[in-house]
Amino acid sequence: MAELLRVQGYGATGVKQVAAAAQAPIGSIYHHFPGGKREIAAAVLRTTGAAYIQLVPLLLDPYDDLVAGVGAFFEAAADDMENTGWANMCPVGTVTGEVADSEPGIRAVAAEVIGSWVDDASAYLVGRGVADPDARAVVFAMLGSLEGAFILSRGLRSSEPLRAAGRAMAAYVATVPQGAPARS
Amino acid sequence: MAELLRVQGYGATGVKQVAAAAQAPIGSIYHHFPGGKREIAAAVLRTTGAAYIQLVPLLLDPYDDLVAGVGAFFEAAADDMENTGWANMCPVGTVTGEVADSEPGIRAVAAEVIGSWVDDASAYLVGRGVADPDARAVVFAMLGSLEGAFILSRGLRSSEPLRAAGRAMAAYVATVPQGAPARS
DNA sequence: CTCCGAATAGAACGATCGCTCTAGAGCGAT
DNA sequence: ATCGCTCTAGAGCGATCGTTCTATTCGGAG
Repeated sequence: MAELLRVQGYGATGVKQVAAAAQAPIGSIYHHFPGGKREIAAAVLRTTGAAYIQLVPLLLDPYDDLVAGVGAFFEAAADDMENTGWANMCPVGTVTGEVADSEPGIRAVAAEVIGSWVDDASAYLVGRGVADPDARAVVFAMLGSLEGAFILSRGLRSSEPLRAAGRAMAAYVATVPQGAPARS
Repeated sequence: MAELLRVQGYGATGVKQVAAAAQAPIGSIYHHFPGGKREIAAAVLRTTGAAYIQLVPLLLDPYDDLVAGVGAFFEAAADDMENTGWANMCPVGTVTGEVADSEPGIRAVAAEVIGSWVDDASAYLVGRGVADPDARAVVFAMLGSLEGAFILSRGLRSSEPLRAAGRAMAAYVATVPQGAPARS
């Protein structure tokens, strides 16, 4: 279950717990996911990965100014964290940090998901006038900054890291050369 | 043991394992750390926190130009990760992300450590001419960017996120107003 | 030398976890 | 009606983990 993995992490969520949350017996879980916990986690990462990438155009399209959009993106994340009591926001980041060195299969899936995020998001930025090699670097910087700020904010129970990251990334994006947006 | 917690995380390192690494029996571990695994982790976080903060002046002092120093800081981290085979670099970030929502005591210690990092590092930046409220935001942005890039680089087995983060933070730091460095 | 707290030493316990195994319910095809 | 297959259902297994317990050794004070 995506929600459990997101708020609890990989190690802390048991398969009995996801069975209970899904109102399904353990046998059914293992029937549909013969690969066990690893396969469940991989499926969750893939589906949440596909869902989260849609947030990028959704949150950025309303802003003609990309710099303002980036700032608003981080502010929205900060507000969400405050309102949920500092709940974990991104299962991909948490799970990656947790099992990157102990679960090679899950790490590979996480790498897939992150890679597709970077591809899609940088294509979006190119569509908004950012030059191609720059776009990829911008996405890496923003994604890293976001994931890191999530951790700091959860640890400190404060939105200050997230908001500082947003201002920093907005200032950074303002420095990268930006042509006219491609027509849609 | 600091090294084990850094490369393996909190959940994945057992106290029997740290006993073996310390060449001490389990009884001795629990004699010196009656609080058990939690107390051991707290001690590790505090000591590594105190050690890591010293890296800031150590790595930044050689650079008269703060922007160049920031870039070199991230490049050094990227080189380290490559040379160690993408080993985890910062136990504080990993442990925080892992247990922030399940171990309140450890989370509090991590918050202490991160808070002292921010205090010390922003004091250093003020000493180098960054205005006071800006300095704190810069430190939060850099620390978050660093921790997030660690996760991405470990997941992707690539230093690209770390190097992109370094270029982004250098560009950002270049935009914050900077007075003359205070005399030392 | 005697004594006593500190530290060492590791066997053993209870809990938990991922997973397997067996049993049966549901259901379309023949 | 009967077969065969998918899916449900959960008890139970083996392994592992953090922790506790008892026994023993060490070393300085009296």
